[in-house]
Amino acid sequence: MARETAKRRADLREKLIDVAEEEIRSNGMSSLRARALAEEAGCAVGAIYNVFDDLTGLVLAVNGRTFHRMGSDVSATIDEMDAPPVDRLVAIAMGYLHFASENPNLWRALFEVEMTADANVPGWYLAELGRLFSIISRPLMELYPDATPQQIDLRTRTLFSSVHGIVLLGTERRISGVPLEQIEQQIAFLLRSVAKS
Amino acid sequence: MARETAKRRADLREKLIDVAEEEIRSNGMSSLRARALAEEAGCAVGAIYNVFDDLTGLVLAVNGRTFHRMGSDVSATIDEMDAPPVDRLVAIAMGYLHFASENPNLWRALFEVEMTADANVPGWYLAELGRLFSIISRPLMELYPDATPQQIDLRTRTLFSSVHGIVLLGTERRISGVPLEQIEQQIAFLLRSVAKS
DNA sequence: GCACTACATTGAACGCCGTTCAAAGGAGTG
DNA sequence: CACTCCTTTGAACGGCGTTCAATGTAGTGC
Repeated sequence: MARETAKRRADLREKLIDVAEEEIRSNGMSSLRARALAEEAGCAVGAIYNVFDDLTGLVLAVNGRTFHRMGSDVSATIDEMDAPPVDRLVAIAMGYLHFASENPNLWRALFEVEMTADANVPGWYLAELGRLFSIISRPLMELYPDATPQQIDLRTRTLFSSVHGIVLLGTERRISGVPLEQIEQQIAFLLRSVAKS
Repeated sequence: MARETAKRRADLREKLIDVAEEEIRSNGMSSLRARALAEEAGCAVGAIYNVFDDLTGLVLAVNGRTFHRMGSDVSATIDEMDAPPVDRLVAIAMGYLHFASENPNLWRALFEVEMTADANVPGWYLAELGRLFSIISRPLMELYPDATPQQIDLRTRTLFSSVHGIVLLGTERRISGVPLEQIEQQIAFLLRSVAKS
């Protein structure tokens, strides 16, 4: 494949990710349409499939951006924060909550594509997840200095999943969820309870 | 509408729910097909729409059964259980976990149809949720005898959402989830931490 | 600069979907 | 038995993701 072609493809790829990202942001992953994307990106429907395996591949590319941005946002909330580990843990969770509430559709798309433990998960996904988990692990290691890395990882997953559950049901306004106004307070309560033990 | 017709419709309704339930149980909600359902139930495609508004309505009917069965199962785990409130709380969560792992597709379908706080949620759904929440609330009231009903409800939602998050990411085998073998232990850890505070 | 080739791009066409509605069928009535 | 009215039917509709024969074009050798 000649250089010219490669550049055209790379440009189209970026353009498609831009368009898909904007569509997901405004209307959610389920309203992505191949024909609409092609028109908006100024290419043929078939061109999408020259650059991505299928629409799921495109969503994955959008998710890559989202996940990275989320990591940066969450990171920023505790950057140079000189506070006890529990407070930093709470701050991280608040960062996660705020990202989810400010980017609801993009955030939900992160979990709407199957990404199981055995399936071939893209490398960048594992890397981003590692980044996020290491942010959570650091305060945990200070809280439990005698814990093994395995124990820290396990606790990281437990706390992440718990907070994720509260954020998920709460921000989706599920009738089983915590009301929006009280999510922060309840997450803080949960994390501080765990930290005390 | 004559009696004969009413009975035929009621029978078809039940038959369709049976067939849909079986399909969701084996292959998940997303593989429901109107034509396949009709063939299996021995009716025309259009007949489905004489009895349900659309396929979502049919899924809702299946969810009604699932939700009720889940409530009974969870209830059963603490029936006549004479144990401290914390232990009962843990038992309830284990009941929830086990129901989810034994009925993964039916359980997931409960959360795959939009059911937001403002939208018209069916009465039976609210009733079933109330039943589930009251099971959780009882031990909580013993743990916090001075808490107001509002505070109990809030805590119920927080704990439910947390456990739900762990169960969701864990049983879906999400790479961010808690490994299956350690979910029980981690849920117990979380609930006992909260109860101590 | 031109002819040729090999690959990239295109969009009509395919197969499948949920849903509809004109037509066929059958139950209730006089 | 005839007539009406409601129920049931399944072909047809519009829309979807994806494909692939046909078209266009970049790169190459002379």
